[in-house]
Amino acid sequence: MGFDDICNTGLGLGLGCLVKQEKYSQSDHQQQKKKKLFLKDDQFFPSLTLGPSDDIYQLSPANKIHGESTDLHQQQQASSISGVSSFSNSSVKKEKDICGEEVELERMSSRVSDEDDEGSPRKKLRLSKEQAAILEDSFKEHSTLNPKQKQALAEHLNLRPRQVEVWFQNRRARTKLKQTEVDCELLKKCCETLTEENKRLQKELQELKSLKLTASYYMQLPAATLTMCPSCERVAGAGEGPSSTSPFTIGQKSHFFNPFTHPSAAC
DNA sequence: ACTCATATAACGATTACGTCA
DNA sequence: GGTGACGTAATCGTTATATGA
Repeated sequence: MGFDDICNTGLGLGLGCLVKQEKYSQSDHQQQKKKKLFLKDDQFFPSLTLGPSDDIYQLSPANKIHGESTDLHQQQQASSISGVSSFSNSSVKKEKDICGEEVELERMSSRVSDEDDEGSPRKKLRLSKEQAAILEDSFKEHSTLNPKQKQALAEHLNLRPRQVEVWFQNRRARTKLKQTEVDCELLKKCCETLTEENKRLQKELQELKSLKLTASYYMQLPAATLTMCPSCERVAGAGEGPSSTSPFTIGQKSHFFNPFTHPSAAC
């Protein structure tokens, strides 16, 4: 793995451009007109979305049935998911038993925190595997929900829209956290690679410096102190015996050709 | 055109609950 | 059975933006 391989990883804390292409019915238009102004960078909704009156906004394949404008009450009652999740408090069960009624639906759509039953402290719901899977599928499809989708999903899962909303919020937070961890790891690796590269270059610089020093030393020697091998015409300093090592000999790792270390074959 | 109050949605940080080892 | 760690649902406070007066 080369340096580029590591560093060319798109470290721009990639909140990619997730373009949403969802269609809204005419009845939604008013709501969306109001809503589109709150959308963030990673969202895009067509500005003109005059579609058929049926809801054809997209949900994940798993939830697609909710995109159809079927009787939502019917769905809620018939839903296989209904009642799967469990609160620790039985008062919620009571709520679900009568959830088919209009009034109850209305109430369930309201914020959980504001009007919890009996003003008791919050009861924590544990989502069932099925619910979680469907939410997960939906999240894969789009990480944010418009109100219509939220409502449909909530009805399908027999949850309150607020709960769906919270789940998506937390899910986005988890995704972001995970991404941050991944980015952090990549940056670490990148840092390590750069450190290694820096060490290598420092070492090479040292070698070059010492080579330069030695070269200038020999250039300053008087000509008389230099002898030349008659056979190979190699220059050697005075007193250099056959056993002595040439001061010009530098490490084999040098990238530069040193004529003094490459005597003729005769030597 | 500008300002201000209000409403709404999203988000980050935090809390609190349920589960598991 | 008690306990701490962990995952996550829920809450709170803040910010950004649109809208209407």
